[in-house]
Amino acid sequence: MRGAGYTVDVVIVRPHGRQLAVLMKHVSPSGARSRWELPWDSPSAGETLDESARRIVRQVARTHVSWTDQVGAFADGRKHPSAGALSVAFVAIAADGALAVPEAFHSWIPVSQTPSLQARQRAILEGGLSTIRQRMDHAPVAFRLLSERFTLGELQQAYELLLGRRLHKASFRRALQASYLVEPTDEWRSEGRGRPAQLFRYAPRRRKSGRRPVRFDLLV
Amino acid sequence: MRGAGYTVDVVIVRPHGRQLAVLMKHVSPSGARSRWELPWDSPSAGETLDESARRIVRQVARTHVSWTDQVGAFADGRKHPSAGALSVAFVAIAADGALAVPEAFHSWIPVSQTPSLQARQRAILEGGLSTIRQRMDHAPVAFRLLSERFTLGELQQAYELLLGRRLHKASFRRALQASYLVEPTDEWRSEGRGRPAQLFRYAPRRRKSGRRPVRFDLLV
DNA sequence: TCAATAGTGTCTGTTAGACATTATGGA
DNA sequence: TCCATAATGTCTAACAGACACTATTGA
Repeated sequence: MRGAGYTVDVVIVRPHGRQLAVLMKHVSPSGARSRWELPWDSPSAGETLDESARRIVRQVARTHVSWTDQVGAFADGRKHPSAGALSVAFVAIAADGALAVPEAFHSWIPVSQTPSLQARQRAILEGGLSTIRQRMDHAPVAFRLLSERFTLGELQQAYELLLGRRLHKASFRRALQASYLVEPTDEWRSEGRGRPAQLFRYAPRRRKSGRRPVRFDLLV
Repeated sequence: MRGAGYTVDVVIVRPHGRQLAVLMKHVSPSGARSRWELPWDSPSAGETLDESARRIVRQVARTHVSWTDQVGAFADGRKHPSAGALSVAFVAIAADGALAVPEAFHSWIPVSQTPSLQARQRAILEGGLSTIRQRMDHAPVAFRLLSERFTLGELQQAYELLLGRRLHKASFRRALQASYLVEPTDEWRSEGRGRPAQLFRYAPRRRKSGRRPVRFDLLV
């Protein structure tokens, strides 16, 4: 590794049925057995960290980045594909609308089936998924998994995907209604049997001023 | 700057009456006008990031660190006291019990009166305070501002300090009761007039299994 | 006695979750 | 017609915030 002396690693996720999938690269070093890596690179001169992360996503996923956030810096001595001691990790969501055909040797792998990674990248992957769950209360992360128009069922599925648990339909819609985040369109979509669903659009109209109560959710 | 090629910067806070105070260093470079900095250093060889942060706190605040957490990596081209392009920021809480007499040229400065900083360190300071507020729901941050034994009034003040807003006494105690985080001792403390307050100890006994409902607190 | 602070009991409005019901299309 | 899914109304338990009250000390 040359240049800046550290790497930028990116956990790129996208929906994959009822699961999340992560973009991983299959590398076959000559004379060694093949292994998998998360996309990473050294930052170019003059680039900010965020710009590096977006560049890596564009190069590797061939799709535009709809959201990124920094996970943090990792330098705890654990192994990394680079020789460097420090990696700055990002998480990114690849838009669903775009046809994300990845670069050669790259595949979308469901999170439950990720192969073994070198220790530092394993920690980065866990950290990235955890960062998504932490941020989604305060940033429109779930909407970034969807196309511009979506049904409320799809939105709920996106939230369930990212949170990793089922939600109650009526409660979900009530809270969404109160938040003034979406706006109905006059389009409807029929999928197979059942009543067609109305399409909505992300259109935040009001600030939620409600103060969160103090919580003592310490995991001890 | 030599060695690792980046710095570790630490936002060290401690209670200061009804406010938070941050530890800052007054530097007077020869031939230039004096200015203030947050404590920072290059990491030593073989140190993890967390170890670097703890070492910096020990050296500069002469007290033990009761809690630290990473804020993130900053490399957006903004100015920093070092020549380096990258800083990894941490936030740390200095224990209240210890008599934290800082190193020469260092002072505890209330957050509302912080002097101007170079742009990257200003961002690091804001980020550190924001990180505290984000983490305190899930980590016993507020307890780290207090001595081992404390009154419920002191605990509530610690929460109000970190959150930056007043809390409702009865609600605070009810939620605390339900969380099984503290344990009464048989000691009482009388301060001036009024009924003496019972002393408590941080002693988490049960996991809060309550799932947080989905929130749509998007700041838009 | 009064002033000041600690600690608690009760009421009320809000809301998450459970459940049931209606609505609307395809097979 | 039956079935599957969308969308919504109602009930209930939990809980946050408001308020008032009791308890216990020093002046």
